[in-house]
Amino acid sequence: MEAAVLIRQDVTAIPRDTRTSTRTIAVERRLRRSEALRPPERGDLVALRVLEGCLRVCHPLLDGRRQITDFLFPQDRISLMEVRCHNGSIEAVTSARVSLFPSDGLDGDDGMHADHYRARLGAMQARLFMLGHKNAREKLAAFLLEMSDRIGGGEDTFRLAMSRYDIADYLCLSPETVCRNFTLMVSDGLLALPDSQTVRILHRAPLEFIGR
Amino acid sequence: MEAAVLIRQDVTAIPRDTRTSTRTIAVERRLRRSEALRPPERGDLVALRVLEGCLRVCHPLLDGRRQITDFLFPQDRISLMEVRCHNGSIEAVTSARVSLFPSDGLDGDDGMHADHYRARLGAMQARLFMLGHKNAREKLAAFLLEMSDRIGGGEDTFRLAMSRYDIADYLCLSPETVCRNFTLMVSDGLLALPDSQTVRILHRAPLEFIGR
DNA sequence: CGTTATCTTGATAAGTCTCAATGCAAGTGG
DNA sequence: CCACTTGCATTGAGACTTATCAAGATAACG
Repeated sequence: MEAAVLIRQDVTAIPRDTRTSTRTIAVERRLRRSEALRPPERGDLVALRVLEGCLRVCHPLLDGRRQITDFLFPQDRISLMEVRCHNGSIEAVTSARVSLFPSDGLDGDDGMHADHYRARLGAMQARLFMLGHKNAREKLAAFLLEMSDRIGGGEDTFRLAMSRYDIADYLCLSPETVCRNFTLMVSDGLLALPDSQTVRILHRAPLEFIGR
Repeated sequence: MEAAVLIRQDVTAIPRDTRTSTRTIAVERRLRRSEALRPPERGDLVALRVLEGCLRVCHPLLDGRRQITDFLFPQDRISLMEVRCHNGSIEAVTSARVSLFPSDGLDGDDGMHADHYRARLGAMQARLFMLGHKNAREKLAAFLLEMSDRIGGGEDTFRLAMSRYDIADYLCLSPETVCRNFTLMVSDGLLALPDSQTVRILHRAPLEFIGR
């Protein structure tokens, strides 16, 4: 039992300095049905799987900035309850197709099981280590290696769906710092950037050394 | 079915510049029985509850530093599997008494349920926001408020069990920065430090404003 | 009472953010 | 079709925060 949904990019123009999204998930209003803190009822949409495209999980901060806690690519699953519990939203980075899974009515059900939670905890733990002790160069190296795996299936050349601003909010850096470190890596010969969205990893080993 | 264990401080002197623990949990070797990645077998110790004292959850980093992901106080529970999965260890900050819970043999069982995982994810999410976007002063304010709740039950005066080094590794700062910000808060009249371990919050409202 | 670890403070260096300006590409309306 | 707008990417200059290195102060302990 699942519903396939097409999510299109929304061109709602939101002032840039708020650092909020310029493209809002069109289906977001539908998902809000399950945002309340009440236990989900039978039929509430409680989980999402990406079929196509790229999404981001955003959390607004008190100072008006935002944090992106994850990007979602095809085959990735996420619990909408988990996102909603932390005041988050799911937004479309590109147009995307997703499957939405309704609750089977069990209390607290979001279609996720202990293994999935353990995996999520592991991913967050890794992000904790990264945010705590990596500098900008190391964060970017780790990010590119992660994207190489998740977008390109480990290929050296892949296309980043997200903007420098998205990357900055994911790595907790300013977009300028992200940009400067892209430039540095290119001039160090680690990367090539045929265009600003396309990344080619030229020397994976040193990149792994930096990003580990 | 549970085993109560007394954990004493171990005085293994480890050179300070490694930033590793100076007090190692004596029972640690016993806990390693359940560290393997195999599913726990009936009788393996898979969860811990603190009865008395203070523990820390430590994770060594590749550069030799460590990250403390949590402090544990009486009534806190933790999954040993979760700790072990991330190469972590549990160490005694003070002498402590804990209960250890054996697995009932269910696959992947650590005595924790979905609600508990959700709570853990929430706590980590909060830490993520903190590490990403708070400066040293804000981190320390948030830390003190957290400790006031967890140690002192919300009282304004409480005693920190952990050293400045522990606090630094928890907040991902240098101990010097932690120290300086203690001093600053005292000279700003927010805090009093009768001795370096005892904290008295003099003005909670501004502290909450900073730490939020 | 010396030894040791911890806490504190200072000086300096390094890294990152902020503010500002420019370039570029895509879309819009006349 | 072309000026115009808009958002994103890039680069520079300066300020600010934090880490690092160093040294002194304090407290705990044998």
